[in-house]
Amino acid sequence: MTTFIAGIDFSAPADQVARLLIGVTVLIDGVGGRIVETEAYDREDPASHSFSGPTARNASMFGPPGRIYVYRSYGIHWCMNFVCREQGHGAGVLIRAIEPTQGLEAMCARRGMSDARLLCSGPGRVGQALAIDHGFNGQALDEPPLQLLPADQAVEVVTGPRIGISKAADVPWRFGLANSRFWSKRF
DNA sequence: CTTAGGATCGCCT
DNA sequence: GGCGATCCTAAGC
Repeated sequence: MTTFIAGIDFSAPADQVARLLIGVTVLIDGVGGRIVETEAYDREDPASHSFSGPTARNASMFGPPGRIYVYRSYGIHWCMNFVCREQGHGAGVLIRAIEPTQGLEAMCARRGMSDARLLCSGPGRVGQALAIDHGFNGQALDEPPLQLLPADQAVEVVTGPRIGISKAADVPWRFGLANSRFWSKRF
């Protein structure tokens, strides 16, 4: 069983998908840009929301691949994952940063600022700029208002340990577009 | 440049 | 009751 969207097989392991997503453009209602930073989370991963099994919150992580898992971070921010592996596995890729390319005006308005560099450079910022909320939980990546566009050229990818977690902090499952200035933090 | 604290809420122990 | 897959602002060096 495979699930291809924008040339990526979302039934592959999370770290592979996280790497392949670098350079891919994600748009919601035509607003968004190029993914420049991701992190992989898998079932056998103490840092993952899916580690302790299915709950009401993480249900879509255990749903079919190629959809979105949206969660509330610190009771304030909305963050977006792309679900991967097979149905029931509980793996996903956190979209940590985007290079804004489309709908700059809308994103600036939603973020209340105009510095392109800070518009989508962090998972909570991405959520705010793309107007993501709980309503997008379970939304398919290949259905409106979402759009995924393949990277238009080969990209160089850098890796490092994931950010903001205390468990399994040494696993190098953070991926970034080499030399991007839109990372949430340097590699 | 680094560090600290507050905002704010659903989940888990 | 505690603690996050965070962000912003302010203060210290």
